[in-house]
Amino acid sequence: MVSLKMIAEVCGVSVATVSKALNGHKDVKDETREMIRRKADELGYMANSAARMLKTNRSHNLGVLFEDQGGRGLTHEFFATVLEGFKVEAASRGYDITFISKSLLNRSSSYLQHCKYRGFDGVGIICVKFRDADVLELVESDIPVVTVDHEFEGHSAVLSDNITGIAALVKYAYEKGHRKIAYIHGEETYVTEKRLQSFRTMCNCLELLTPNDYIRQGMYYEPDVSYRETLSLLQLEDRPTCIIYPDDFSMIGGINAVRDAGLRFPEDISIMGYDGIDISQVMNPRITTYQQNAGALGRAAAAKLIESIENPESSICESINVSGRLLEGASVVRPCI
Amino acid sequence: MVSLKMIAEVCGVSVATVSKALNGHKDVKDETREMIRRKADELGYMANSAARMLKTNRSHNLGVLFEDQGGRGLTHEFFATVLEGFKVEAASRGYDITFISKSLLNRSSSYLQHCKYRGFDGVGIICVKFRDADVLELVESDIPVVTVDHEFEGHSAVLSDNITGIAALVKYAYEKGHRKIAYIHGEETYVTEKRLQSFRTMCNCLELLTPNDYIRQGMYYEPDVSYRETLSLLQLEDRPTCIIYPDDFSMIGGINAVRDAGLRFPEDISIMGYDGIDISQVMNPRITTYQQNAGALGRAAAAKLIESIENPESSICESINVSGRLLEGASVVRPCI
DNA sequence: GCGCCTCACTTAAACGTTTTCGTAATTTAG
DNA sequence: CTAAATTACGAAAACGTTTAAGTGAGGCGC
Repeated sequence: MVSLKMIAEVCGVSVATVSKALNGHKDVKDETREMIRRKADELGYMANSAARMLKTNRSHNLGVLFEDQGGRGLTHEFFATVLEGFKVEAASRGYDITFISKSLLNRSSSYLQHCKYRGFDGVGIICVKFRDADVLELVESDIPVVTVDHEFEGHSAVLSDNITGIAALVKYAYEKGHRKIAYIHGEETYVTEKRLQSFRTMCNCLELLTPNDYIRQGMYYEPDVSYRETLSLLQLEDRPTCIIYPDDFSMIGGINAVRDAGLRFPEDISIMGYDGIDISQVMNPRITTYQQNAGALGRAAAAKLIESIENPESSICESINVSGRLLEGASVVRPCI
Repeated sequence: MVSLKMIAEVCGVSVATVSKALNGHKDVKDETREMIRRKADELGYMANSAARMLKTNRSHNLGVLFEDQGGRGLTHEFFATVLEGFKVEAASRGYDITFISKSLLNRSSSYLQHCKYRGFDGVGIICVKFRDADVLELVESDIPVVTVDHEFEGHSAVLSDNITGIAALVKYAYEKGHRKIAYIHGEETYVTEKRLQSFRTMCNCLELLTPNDYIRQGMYYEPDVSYRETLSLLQLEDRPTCIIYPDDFSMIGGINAVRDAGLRFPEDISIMGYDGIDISQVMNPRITTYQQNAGALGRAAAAKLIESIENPESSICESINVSGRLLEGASVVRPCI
């Protein structure tokens, strides 16, 4: 391993001068700097991040909290896309990213311990159980943190426009003539709360009746649950003409349920998803859904995090909204009655 | 930041003793060790990986080469699943994982430079252009490397059973009565080569005619290309009765082409995918495909890599085969003629 | 000629560990 | 009872950086 010391010996200068030359400090003569840089290249020198980190207390490495939710983890297209955006933006700004886990050197540890050990400059919280005590401990520490699709008091967040999204879907169905719209929502989370609130508001606003039966607890990315809830909805005396699902993937279960119930889709019942993942746009008929700008969410999160790391005092704490757009497919048709 | 030094002062012992106590060395009296550990916990001590790394030349951190292929990156379900397996296995063995990129501290660098800078103990090469000069440079360095679905001379690899996979698909179609089977394959890669070779071998073996027209160059994960090639295949005078696609996702384009050509699927033409990703099993009709065990590939890669790191001399260089299985759907039916 | 800058470089300490070697005290062997 | 071995600890160097402080040489104004 070639170090500053070796370069110094070869060049006949001190280690300090080599360090300054390579870091572009001003108090090194131009020709000396060039000579040192040339030699460093020749020797194949590469700095040692550990030594630098030890000295400067900066790692240029971001931790990412991304935990396997219900066995899906990285396979979840929406979150994977967010992470991809985060990764790309971080790389373009000179930061690496490392996953944070609860295991450290074969023993279990808290997220915070993991972060302290690795010396992350900041943490992006993308996909995790936000109520987990270990997450709270991390958030309450003095490590810069940015969350995606969740707000913590005193920390910046990047949020998808859940309110606008659901409102757009309801409005779209309404304009297509639907007056009986059901909503199968996901588990109780920050996101679900916003969407549900928006659903109710929009229904009130449009003077739609929303019997309790029309609002069902489903699960994100679980087609089977959507299947069951859909069958149940279809058996109601006054059944809905349109159903909104937690997301595009779990929606598939709904479509299967409709067909298994002997109904035609979309002629007999209209359907809408959420997310706008690839599958929704290659299905036949194409699905009407609200596409979240997942990549932008990730990029914005990384950008905000890095900004707050590099300008600790001037950087303001804020919630950034990233808007998506309605993708119009052919899954919603004018109801018969 | 609480360091060994502080603990030493509080406990009235030397730094060396504290280090040894916390690392479980034998030359520390039991009661001293307990006392030191207790104090360390009380003070909220957490080791500093940078210092440890500097001293020991071990990071307990693995680099992962996972580059955005054609704009998909992490969104590619197969690779995402491999990565998830890699991540889980690494974590369970006490290793973190960090993405390797070509940008380092805002300047561009080679993969190898990145690895040297971060001091990775080893590298998993999962999704990348294997012919890239920077990849070769990394592989030829003295950093332990394990590849997924590609073999490099002198390095361990974890391989999906591409030969068995394609053979199983061809055989399945044959047994269903198909004698004219076309194969739209992906770009020229190690994997494609194996599959093509297996396709030809199997066809010969079964005495199937495979005119050049039946073997088409397509692209992985590109439904549009599959669409075009499928239309072209359907216009042949003696058209195939069954088509195998590069993967389940690009296959969707094929299905659309069949329908747009006025044919019925699967009645008029049978179709098979590859990978066994989620979408293939929720579609109607379900797709007959060969499911790769992506999670196992990732886990095996991490396990092998860590083994070769921890036992540099006893660990043997090998190619590990991970087998998948045929998923029988309803996309292949007995041909009319 | 004197004081004062500036320039270009060096010295040396420090970051938090690990580990080798040394040593004093205690135990064991003969 | 002496010598050797063992036990439990400490001193110090080292890993590769960064950076504050110091130094000597040369140039400048007056």
